Amino acid sequence: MPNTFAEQISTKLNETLLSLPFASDLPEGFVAQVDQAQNRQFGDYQSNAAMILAKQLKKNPREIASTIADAFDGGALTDKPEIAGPGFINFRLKPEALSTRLDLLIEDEKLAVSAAGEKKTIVADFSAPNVAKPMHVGHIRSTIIGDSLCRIARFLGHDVIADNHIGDWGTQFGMILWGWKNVLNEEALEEDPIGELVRVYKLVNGRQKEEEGLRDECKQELVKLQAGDEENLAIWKKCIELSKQGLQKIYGLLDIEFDYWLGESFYNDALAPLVEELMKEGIAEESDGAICVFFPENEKMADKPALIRKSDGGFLYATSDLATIDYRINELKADAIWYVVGAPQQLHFDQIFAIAGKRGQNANFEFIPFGSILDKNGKMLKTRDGDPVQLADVLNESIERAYKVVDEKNPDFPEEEKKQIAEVIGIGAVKYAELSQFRMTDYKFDWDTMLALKGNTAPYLINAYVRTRAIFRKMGDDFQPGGNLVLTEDAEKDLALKLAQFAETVPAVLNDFRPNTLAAYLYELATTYHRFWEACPVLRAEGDVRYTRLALCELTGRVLRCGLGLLGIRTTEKM
RNA sequence: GCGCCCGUAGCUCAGCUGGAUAGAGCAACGGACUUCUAAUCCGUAGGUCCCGUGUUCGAAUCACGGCGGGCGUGCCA
Repeated sequence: MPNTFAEQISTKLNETLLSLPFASDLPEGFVAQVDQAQNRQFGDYQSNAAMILAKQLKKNPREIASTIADAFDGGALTDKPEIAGPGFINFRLKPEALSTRLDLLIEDEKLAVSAAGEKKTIVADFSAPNVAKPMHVGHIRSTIIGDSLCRIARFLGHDVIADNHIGDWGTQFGMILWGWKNVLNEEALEEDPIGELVRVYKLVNGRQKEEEGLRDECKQELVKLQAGDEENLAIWKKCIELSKQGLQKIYGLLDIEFDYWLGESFYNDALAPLVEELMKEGIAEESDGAICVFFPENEKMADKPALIRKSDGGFLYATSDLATIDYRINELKADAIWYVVGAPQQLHFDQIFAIAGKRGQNANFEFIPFGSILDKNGKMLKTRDGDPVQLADVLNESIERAYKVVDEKNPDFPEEEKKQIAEVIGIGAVKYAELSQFRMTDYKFDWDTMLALKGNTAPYLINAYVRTRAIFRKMGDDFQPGGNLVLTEDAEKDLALKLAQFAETVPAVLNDFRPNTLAAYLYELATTYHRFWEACPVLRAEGDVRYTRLALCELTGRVLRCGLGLLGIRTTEKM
């Protein structure tokens, strides 16, 4: 796939620099950057190379800029560059360059997005809910961000393995087992398995805080489970089965799939040998009865050891995370492992990655943290106590609100269609609300913010897509390539440029794992299209103009569908 | 104590590797539907980018120091 406009201009610019009298004075390895223009009044692309070079060459930046601009041959790509401000070099694309690009996009399923240079096997660890506890809004971030990053990485040609590392082992099972045996309501379990498990968990969790005896009994149940007691093992398996069914329902609604569900319990047998090994290698040592790894070489963690075995012999989540890394590197052949996990776990992952380093495991580990969702009082939502809003309720409420709007605007649509549209829009709205903001930003949970349907939201983008489809529906035919493109109106050129820049946007998302940059691009594309829509009639136009506008509609539709797809958001033909 | 993150319009937030007059949405106000979906578009108004110092031709962005908030920090995950 040919390079993006930014790359093409950059190549020409650097060639130009080497042809100039001061070429030999350029700093070693200097490469001129070309960026999208901040403001369209200055052109389409800009470079600040002259200002950077001014210091090195001890010359006036505007003088250097004009030397460069004079020597720059834009060919079929750009007009003669202009100098502005303190020494910016501004480039404006020729309409022919835009048309050529559009012709290429029409032919290319991937819409000119190049595959990543080096294909990697990436294991993505996200969502990871706990068994027998409901998914609440706190899980939404990991789940939606992780899924989107997977889709983008796959689109760029990587092998991506989505692994749902569910919490299916641990202290909560002591309480659940005791509850199952003592306070379980069989009928309720039939009717609403998850609901009943949650009720039992909460009930026992609440009581054991007060009653010391109960706390011990729960602990006994846990010990029996870990020792392989048949009855407890059977109950445990049943709980996981029921929980998975409930989780699948939500993932189905969210249109999210995992390649593996390798929960914590999968690694149980690996934990004891792993600790042994770490001791033998001198990486771990005994301290106050527990087995720890110390990091004296790292200033920040020098006083923060990682515990991998408790003094009572039990293992911790650091231990199972280490065993998980072994499996992912050795069995799944991971080159990279991505953890989409809340920011509070920064230290934990610093430690885990440091231990992996000590063991010589040099996969590319990425901790991809996100900020907290706060309650009305600005406090973090906690799973343990209180009643955080359940994810399923958020999704259902969102679909319901979307349905009301569909029903109001299109009362004549068949019931089934209205429901489908409401689902696409409702789920899309929740996902877009999450993905359109920077992942580290904390936010207060608010129904109206999360489920908004106006402004910079999923329905706005989907509406732009629907409009592209409405044209072809009205025309009664699909887009037929092969015509002659002529871009004359500003609205057409603006749109063409935006479409071309999809290829500059998608790969950049993975630089810092920011799906919100893609969301922002799609919003701008939709806005640009809506403006084009107001300014340029399509079906009333004729000849090349009509063909050009049809092509712009077709491509806008494809980029929106593809881009929204990368965010995990579906589209609909009507709304 | 130490570490990490955050502080931008009335509200919710963009603004990655430093670039030109700091941008959106919501809310407010004023316009545009005999037209391919008005879930749209156009316009008005709204700012000590927490404070200070430094680096730089240039700082919301980088460094250092404060202030405010959140989270984490040896036997939960």
